[in-house]
Amino acid sequence: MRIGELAVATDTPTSTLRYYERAGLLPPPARTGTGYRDYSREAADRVAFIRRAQAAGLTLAQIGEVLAIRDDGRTPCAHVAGLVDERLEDIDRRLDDLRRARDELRRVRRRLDDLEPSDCATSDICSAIGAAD
Amino acid sequence: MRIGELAVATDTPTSTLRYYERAGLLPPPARTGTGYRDYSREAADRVAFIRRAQAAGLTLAQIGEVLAIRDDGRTPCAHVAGLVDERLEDIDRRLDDLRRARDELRRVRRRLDDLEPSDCATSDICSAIGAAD
DNA sequence: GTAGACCCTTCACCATGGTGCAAGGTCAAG
DNA sequence: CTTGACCTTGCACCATGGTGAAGGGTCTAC
Repeated sequence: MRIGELAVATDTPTSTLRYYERAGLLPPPARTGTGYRDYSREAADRVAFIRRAQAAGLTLAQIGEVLAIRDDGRTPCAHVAGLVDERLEDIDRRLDDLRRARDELRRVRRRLDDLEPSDCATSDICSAIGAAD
Repeated sequence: MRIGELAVATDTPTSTLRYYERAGLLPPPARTGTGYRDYSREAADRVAFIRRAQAAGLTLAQIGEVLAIRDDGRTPCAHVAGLVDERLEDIDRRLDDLRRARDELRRVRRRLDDLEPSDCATSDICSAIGAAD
């Protein structure tokens, strides 16, 4: 299977497949006599796994760890559980950050609605934002 | 006011202040005879504004727009309202994305808990993630 | 034999908000 | 006069997940 076929089979650009190889997610495939990449059938499963794991919210680095454990003949369950927990904590932190930013922006928005243009003109730069709260 | 003093006054590294200038957020200040930046008192207010706006969730590019309008002698209220609305939509989108990723990861996590190590050993790469749902 | 599709490598670039370093100039105190 | 803190510029670099172009080789069909 050449890279273009794998690209079609996995709906992934060839540039991305080469990038995954560079990043250590895909093992260097066999080569034809003239240097073309010649992928095995499992390669497609592997790419599909990468994309599913990505969709689940894991980073490529984390996915690489899982694959490395698998390639090592071990079962990555425990490691995956750790990664997932890590990622869940990370997501919770980011959710908190975003919610805080959203609340602050809503406050700003409300102040904007309450302001008269004349207030705006006299304020320092933007009193809705500049207000210390 | 030299850059080091402004840095202390605004709790912002000098490297960041120079970066803001490069990015067009801070106007190029006056210079002393020997080429040192010589900031006016308003510079500190401006930096403080930038940091508050950043804390509120605006990007530097957006903050730059607001400042440009102000510098133009106009009142940025309406523009700020637009930016804030834009940013609020963006945040809502990201919150949705993160919540979806979190839900998916929680499903994965539950599957991991339910799996026997033997299931794990037979699965393709990681059946908790690999499962099409 | 030639056109067009495919493949190769290497290198550079995108956004974001900065940080760090090198090589030099300046200023104040001792 | 020298030391050390401060300042200048320009350039390179960090993570993240790729994308695109340049300059070439290969394969297939006509």
